[in-house]
Amino acid sequence: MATMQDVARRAGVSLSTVSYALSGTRSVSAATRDRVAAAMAELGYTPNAMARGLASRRSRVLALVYPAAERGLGGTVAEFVSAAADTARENGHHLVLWPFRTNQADEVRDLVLQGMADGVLVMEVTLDDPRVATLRDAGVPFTMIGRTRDVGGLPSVDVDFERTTREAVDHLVGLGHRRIAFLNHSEATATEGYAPTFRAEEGFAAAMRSHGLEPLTRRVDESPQAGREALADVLADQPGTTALVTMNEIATFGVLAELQHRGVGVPEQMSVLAIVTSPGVADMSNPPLTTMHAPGAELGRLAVLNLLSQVSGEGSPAAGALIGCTLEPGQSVGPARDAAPASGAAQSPPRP
Amino acid sequence: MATMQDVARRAGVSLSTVSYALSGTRSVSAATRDRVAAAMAELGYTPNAMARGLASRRSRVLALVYPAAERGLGGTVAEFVSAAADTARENGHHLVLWPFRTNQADEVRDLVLQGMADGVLVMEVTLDDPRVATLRDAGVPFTMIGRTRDVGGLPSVDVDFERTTREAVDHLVGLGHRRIAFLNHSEATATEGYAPTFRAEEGFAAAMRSHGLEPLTRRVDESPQAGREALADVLADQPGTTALVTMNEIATFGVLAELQHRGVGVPEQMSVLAIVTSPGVADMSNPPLTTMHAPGAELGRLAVLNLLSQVSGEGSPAAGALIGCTLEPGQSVGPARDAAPASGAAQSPPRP
DNA sequence: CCTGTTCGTCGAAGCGCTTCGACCAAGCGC
DNA sequence: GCGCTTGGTCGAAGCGCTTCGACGAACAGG
Repeated sequence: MATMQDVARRAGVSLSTVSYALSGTRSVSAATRDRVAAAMAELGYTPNAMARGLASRRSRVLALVYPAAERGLGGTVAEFVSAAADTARENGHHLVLWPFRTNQADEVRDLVLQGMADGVLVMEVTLDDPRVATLRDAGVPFTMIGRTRDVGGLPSVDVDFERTTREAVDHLVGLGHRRIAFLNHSEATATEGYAPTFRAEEGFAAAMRSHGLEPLTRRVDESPQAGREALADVLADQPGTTALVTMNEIATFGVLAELQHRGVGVPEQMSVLAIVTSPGVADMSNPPLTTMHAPGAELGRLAVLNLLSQVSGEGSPAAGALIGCTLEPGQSVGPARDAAPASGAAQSPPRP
Repeated sequence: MATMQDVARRAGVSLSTVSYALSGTRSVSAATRDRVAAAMAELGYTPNAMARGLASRRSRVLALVYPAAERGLGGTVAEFVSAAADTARENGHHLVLWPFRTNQADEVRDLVLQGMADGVLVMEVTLDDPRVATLRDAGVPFTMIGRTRDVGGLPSVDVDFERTTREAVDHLVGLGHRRIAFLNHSEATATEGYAPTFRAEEGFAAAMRSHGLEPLTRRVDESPQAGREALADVLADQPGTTALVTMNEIATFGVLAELQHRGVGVPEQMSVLAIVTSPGVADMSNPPLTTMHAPGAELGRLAVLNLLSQVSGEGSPAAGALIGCTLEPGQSVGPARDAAPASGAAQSPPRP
């Protein structure tokens, strides 16, 4: 393996000049730069990351801590990871995933203190995430994906659940729907303090009340079967329901199957709006779902930029960012079945 | 940040003694070892990974290359990752995920050459995977998860599709089924050279023929809707079908929904055996699926051990390992509906 | 023509660790 | 009591890079 010293000899310059030519830290004449580049190419030089890291005290690695073993890695996370990796690369860094469980915060901290990464992105943050305290106390640079109960100025990026649920409700109310049910994540996610479950539930309730409507929410297990049962349950409780907001992809499949089974037309008799969805979900059902797509890519980009600004020690940390979901029209949402047909089909305003 | 030199001073020994006490490379008296340990604790010493890596020319990092952006990270992969991470840790290494796309082989190679990892696990290997050639030519230690078309002695671990499909067919035939259809992964996976699609298809066909039966296979898109259509298609083609082998989890949900929709009892009138499944899938349907669970954890363990044996330069590389899936009884498989009830319900042999 | 800058380059001092050879004091057999 | 091994320790030489101070040359202004 060729070293920088070899390159220097071959190019007839000093070691440090090669270093400057490579990093651009100091100006180097064009002629010298070319000779160095040629020498590097001829020798097949590859810089040594460890040596660079040791000398500069920066690994140029950002770690994404993700409990892959506990949750899988769904489409939204994939988008996030992809965008984060690209953004890191554009800024001269590498994004790596550390598959640690939520209770392995100490190991994450130690790895950063050992210099294996310059900072971490913490995914799937729960309301009372123990990892956050550990990292904060150790002085490890980090950015949360999601938010603890009390964000307290800590750097974070997250889906704007309040806004997303409000827009979902507004959209449906705008189509004349009055009885709208929300099918949330499972009770189990709530038990473990999974924040989106709570934020979306509160957001939905607030949005409904702001229209003078009564929110109906069900927490549903992540399975098609549970979705079917949840639908049955909702219809038993509130037969007049004309629209569903769902934040549970797998259960949504079950809901659609059960609706079809019961001969309830979508969207003629029941609108289904899936929020915070992964890409590609819309087309996995018939009719294609109307969705509000989670901003995975944008969150990934922002999270990395936020972390980099901390790591480089420059600029303001930009404490927190909230991104809403974007509505993507499908064919599962339509006007309420009892909406006045005269007042314009798809855009009928809510009736007072 | 305390250095090893600080520890040495505090313990009243030399730098090298601290190093030996830490690594165990040379023997150190118990008394000295205790003093060193005490000094490290008092100073809150954390070794510097970069310095260690530079001096030893080993990063103690194993990279798992996974195209997270293209595929998600399902349950099987999660099991794999979890076991691989644990095995790596048990052997003094760290497992990290590199979210590179399949066409980024050069970057993977470069990172290893730069010393960011000692070796790589390549997941989702396709029949003609370009990454394999790149890594082989660069002399980078790697182990494939999956197999290229021609393994050629390269280190790999994989699901034994031939054995799994044979056992699946044997099991069903043993229950009296004669007309068995196989619902495979999608045509799209085949187009991109996804090896399991081919190996399972061939294995199923061979197993059927060995019983003198005609294989019926359908490639099905990964969606519930596609599953429903595939079932309809199979029943139209071969109305006497009494059992399905599926290797497509999402489609399987659709199949079950459609069976229920048509009033076809599972398993009374149709057995469904899902193979190469993720954990937890069985319980996501009603009745719980009978499955053959993919050996994710075992593959993860073996893959890491294989890679470590290459990296440490010791022991034989143990070229390849194939692991079958284990049958996990559920309630979706039963005797064929036209099997002679007299000859013993569940264990009736195939009729000639 | 002299001083003050700026540009490009160099040498050397680390970064924090591993590892090799050497050394010393015991402990051993004979 | 001799040389020999052995266990425990030390000093020093790197590992391959970044970065700082210094220095000569080219060039500007006065």
